[in-house]
Order: sequence, then C-alpha cells, then structure tokens
Amino acid sequence: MLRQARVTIREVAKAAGVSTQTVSRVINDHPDVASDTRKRIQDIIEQFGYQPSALARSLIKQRSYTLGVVTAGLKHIGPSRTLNGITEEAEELGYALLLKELKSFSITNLDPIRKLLISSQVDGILWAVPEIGANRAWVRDSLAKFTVPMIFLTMQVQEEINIVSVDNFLGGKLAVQHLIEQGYQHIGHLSGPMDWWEARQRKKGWESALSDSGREISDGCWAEGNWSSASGEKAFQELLKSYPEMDAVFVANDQMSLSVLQIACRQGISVPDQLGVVGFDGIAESAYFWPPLTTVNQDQAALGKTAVQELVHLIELSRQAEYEPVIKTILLEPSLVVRESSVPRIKK
Amino acid sequence: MLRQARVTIREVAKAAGVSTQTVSRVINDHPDVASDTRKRIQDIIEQFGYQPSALARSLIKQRSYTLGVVTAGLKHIGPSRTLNGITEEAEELGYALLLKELKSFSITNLDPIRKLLISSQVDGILWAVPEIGANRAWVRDSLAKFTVPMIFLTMQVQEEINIVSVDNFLGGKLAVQHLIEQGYQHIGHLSGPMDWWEARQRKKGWESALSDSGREISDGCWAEGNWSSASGEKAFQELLKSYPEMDAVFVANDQMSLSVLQIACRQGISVPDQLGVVGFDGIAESAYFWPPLTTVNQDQAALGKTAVQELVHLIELSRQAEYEPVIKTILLEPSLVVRESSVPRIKK
DNA sequence: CTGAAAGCGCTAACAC
DNA sequence: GTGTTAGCGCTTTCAG
Repeated sequence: MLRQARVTIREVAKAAGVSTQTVSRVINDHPDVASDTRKRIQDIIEQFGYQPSALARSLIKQRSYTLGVVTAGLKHIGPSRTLNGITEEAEELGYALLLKELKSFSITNLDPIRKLLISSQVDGILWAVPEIGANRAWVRDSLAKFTVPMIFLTMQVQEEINIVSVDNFLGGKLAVQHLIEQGYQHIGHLSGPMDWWEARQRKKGWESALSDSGREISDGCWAEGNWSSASGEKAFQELLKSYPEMDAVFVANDQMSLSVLQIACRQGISVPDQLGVVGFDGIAESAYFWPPLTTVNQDQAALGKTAVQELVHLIELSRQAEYEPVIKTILLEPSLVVRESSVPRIKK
Repeated sequence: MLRQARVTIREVAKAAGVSTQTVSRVINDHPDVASDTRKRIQDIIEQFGYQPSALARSLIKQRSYTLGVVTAGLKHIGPSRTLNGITEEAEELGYALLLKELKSFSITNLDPIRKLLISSQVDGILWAVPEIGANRAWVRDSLAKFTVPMIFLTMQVQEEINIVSVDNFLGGKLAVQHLIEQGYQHIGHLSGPMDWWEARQRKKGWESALSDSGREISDGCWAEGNWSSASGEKAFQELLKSYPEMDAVFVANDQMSLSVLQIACRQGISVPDQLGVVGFDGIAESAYFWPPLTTVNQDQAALGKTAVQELVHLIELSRQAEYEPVIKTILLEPSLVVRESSVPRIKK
C-alpha cells in the first residue's frame, strides 16, 4: 500500500480549470464566485478528499488557532479534570490544543517549553500547573519573553498576571464552618504539602473559620500530608496523638480522607458520631466511601473552561489595533456537599 | 505594553550582515560555517530572542514532528493515565502533541476530526478511545482516508490495523484463578457495560477460569454495571439476590469494588472471610479501601508509552523509500496485586 | 467574477 | 564558506 500523497490546492485548481485563488475563495466561503464554478470546485474537492493545510494558512495569517497547554501530573485526577474542561471549551471556540506535560511540578528552566510553544506559533498559552514552592519565580523575569497572551491557573494573585483559580481559602472556610455548625468542638486539620499554594489556602480557611468562632489554634491541631492516601494515613496517626481531644477533622483532599475513614473504621472510632470528617475535591468515589464523605466540591472542569474563555478573549483583544492590556483575576467558588461523614446522628 | 513582534530569520541575517541561508545553517548545526561567523550569528540570535518558526519548517519538510492524539473521557482516571504515558514518551522522542478529546465515546462522524488532524499535518495519529459498541465501524471504510500512520488503543484485534492493548482477558482470568486458589467456591462477576470491549474481555476471562476449573456458569452469577460506583451499588444488590450462595466476586473495576466493599460493610458481610473481592485497574486509592483491595493492575501509562513508540516507529518506516507496511498487535500483560480483600483469614 | 504576482518564514539545491 | 534562486501551500492585493 502506497500512502496517498497530500492533495494541494494547485491540483484541485488544475482539475477544475481555474486558478488557485478561485479555489481559495471557495474553501473560505468568499461570495465572489459564480455558483456553477463553485459547485464544480466543491465536487472536485470532495472527490479528491482535498484538505487545506492549516500550516500554510497559519503561516500567512500569523495565527494558528491553537492554544498551548502546559500541565503536570496528569496521572492525578485533578489535573485531568481541568484538562477535560480545557479541551471542551477549546473545541467549542474552535481552537486546537498543543499539549505539554511537565515531568515535574517544579520546573525551573522553561526555555525549552517556551521555545516549543512559540516556535509552534500558538496564539496563547494556558499555564495549568499549580503553584508550588518557587515554581512561579520565573514569571517576574521571563514573562516578557512570551510573545503571546497567557493565563495562569491555580496561583496566588499577583500583579501583571492573568489568573484563574478556585477559591481554596473559601473552600476551607466552608468546610470548617459546617463542622462548627454541626456542633463539633475540636476541629483538627490534615493539610496538603505546605509548599503547595492550594494547601496553604485551605489551611488558612480552616484557621480563619476557627478564629472567627473564637477558638484557639495550636501546632498540635494539624498535621501535614502530601495528598496521597498513604501520607494521609501517617499524618492522621500523628494527629490522633497530638490532638487527642479532636472530634472533627478537615482533610485537605478526598484521597487522604479515605485513609482517615479507614483508620477510624479500624480503630473503632465512629464517624460521624465520634469524629466528623470533611474532605476536599469532590471526587466521584467520595459518595461511596464509608460513611459517604462530606466534601468541598471544586469544579475543575469549569476552571479549565473559564481559563480558555479568558485566554481566547485576551487573544482577540491583543489582535486589535488599539490594544490595551487588561489584567484580570477570576476566583471560582467551591461548594460544600454534605453527606453522612460530618452529620452526627446524636445531636451535639 | 506593545506585544513584541516575532523576529524572523531575515532580520537576524540582516543584523549579522549575512544571508538567511547562513543563519539557517547555524540554527540547524550545519558544519560549513566559519566559526567567527557562527559566533556572531549566535550572539544576535540570543540578543534578539530569535526562535525559528516550526510552522515554516514543517511546511518545507512536510513533517511536523507532531502526533495527533484522539482521546475521550479525560475526567476518568483511566484515559488520563494513558495520556500521561503518551506525553512522557512523546517528549522523550521529540514529538509534540495535538490533543483532541471526543465529546462522547461513541462518535460516528469523524470527518471533522480527520480534517483537523490532517490539516494540521500531524505525522501520525494515536486513537486512544476504547472500543465501545460500533465506534470502530468506520475503520473498515474510512481508514484509507487517513494519510498518515495510525495506532489504535484498546480494541479487538483486527486485520490491517495496528493495535496496542492491555490483555483484559488475561486480567480477568488471573483474578478468578486467584480466587479459586484461595478456596472460594462460588465466584460471581460484576461486569462493566457489555458494549465495552474491555468489559466483555474481562468477563470472558472470568468465564474461562471458571470453566477451566470445571464450574458451571449461569446467568444469575453475574450482573452488569457501568463502571461507576453508583452502578456498582445497584448491580451488586441484584447479584446478592440472584446468586445467594456467592462467596467471592470479581468486579470489573475498582470504583465498583468500592461500592461492593461499602455494601458488604453495611450489611455485615465480612470481607474477605464471607466474601472475597477482586477489582480491576489498580487505582492508587484501592490500597486504602477497607479492607485493602486485591486488584488486577493495568499499567495504562505503559500502554500510552508503547503506543507512542510504535507509532513513531511506523512513521520512520513510512518515510523510507521502500516502504513495506507492517501490521502489528501488541498485548500488554496486567498483573495481580494481592491485598486483604481476597485472602480469607480462616483457610477454606 | 477571475487571475497574476508577491510573499508568509524557512530550507534544498546549486553556484561561486 | 557563503550567497542566489526557487518553492513548501496558501492568501493578499490588485488588475482585468
């Protein structure tokens, strides 16, 4: 089998007995073509299976209708849900996606990535890697090197940068306020890794809700995990020791909550009666934990969608002659999903 | 802020006082350039932040070093794990990725997708959508329309098609053989949706292991779910009624296994002593279910990696003058991870 | 309504 | 070693 060669506009034009411009007019829906000419050309296009080269077109138009997406940790469900939202909205708005997954969340040398994206002529870039440690340090120095609009996901608000994030602080606060309302007195926290911005925000939400209700916070009241169920197991064991009076815990994600429930089950601690538990993320399985988990639901698909909308908006703006850059921050609100793990059957 | 315009090879050439050809030689590491000329040009490139256009290059070379990836269901962990493997290996082999997520698993009209991919000049296509219902029916008729090499993931072996899959039949067999070895007598099955190829294969593995050991299979011995925890709950309830003597169950994925464990816990059925449970997939959380879940681990990242390797290999082959197409099928072997849910404490 | 010429940014093939 | 010419597949501009 010889692989069929690509059909060019020239061959179509030749077969139709017209110039390439006329074919070009047909494929771009320009009005000034005689209807019989148009018909004839369309037939030949169909027959030849002709497909215009987006490459050649992009070269001329200086526009690729492609977005560069930089992500990391796709094997985790969070980043994938975000990517899912990104693909849907990009499709909707007619953009293709050039995907780049970083090997590590914390990358310092981004020259290779910038080169890849810029040389591919993407019209805009979506930086869908969460802020961790100093992995945003480059922004201050290198942002100017990026010659196309950019949107950053999931990071601390900063000047000069377009950001779309879920309000993790609010999420933490909602979780803890709910536990307080349910009558729990001693609410601990099992946090994510403190170099993650999201983990810090959730913890601040916990602190804020506690201090709003006039409660004390001491170091023994919380322990740090790394998001994994394994780390959750270890951290929760510590927490049980350092905070024995604890009767509720706000856990920074659902995976770690799973471990908490497992340990409680093993040790005969009744959830929710002896221990209230609230997780974070709203993964599908959380409804089938035992007991079903109350959790702060964050709509990561919506995060991705919103980011694409904003980016495309920025691209449109930046193409206009009188281009006046606008910097914007968007915070999406998470919502609490109340299930059995945080509602004591015996009213406190 | 005026966005910086793109620097072209011409501007670099002009600034260096050479022809564009010489600059081209420098950026492509051709030997025939005087070392001082080279140095001068490199300095200017650095200073201007010049980045060659991959677009223009692809247009000439008729090769984009980009793979088209068609996926679906990224919000589920399986497809994401596969994509993760794809991105890693593509990076390794120097290919960029153009990502397209189908809105639905079952898509009939793939002209838009073909057009997108072909017009973008991808060098090859990875069809990473699982086989469901008739969503492969188009292959017979339309495969020839695709002018680049293609690899299909996760589908029934077929002539003329390059396929990379996990051996789901083997996985099912491993699971059930293990349960038999553990002394369980009445092994039911909670399947995935029967229009999915993977679900059918796993079920066949179950049947095969049972009949190998001389056991009967009747319709009451299995029930059908749709992969979700919710469906697993329902199907398992049915199964408990239709197959009351059941003392073990092979569940087609880990999400549904979670429901099975939850229901068992609620109804006071002891796992693993009264009921052995084996899942499928090997999601990270399964080690933290209660009890920890025995499961058939499939390495979906390896699936993606292998597919990329094969595809790139095909691309290389197809570029050679004496191109002789080879059709190949690769089956990856899953492995059993034994945990507490399938090992009775009281030997049977 | 249609075509000829020029050129997007780059490289292949050849000349000097 | 380096420059010139032509052209990848398409669109823009302008002439007819």
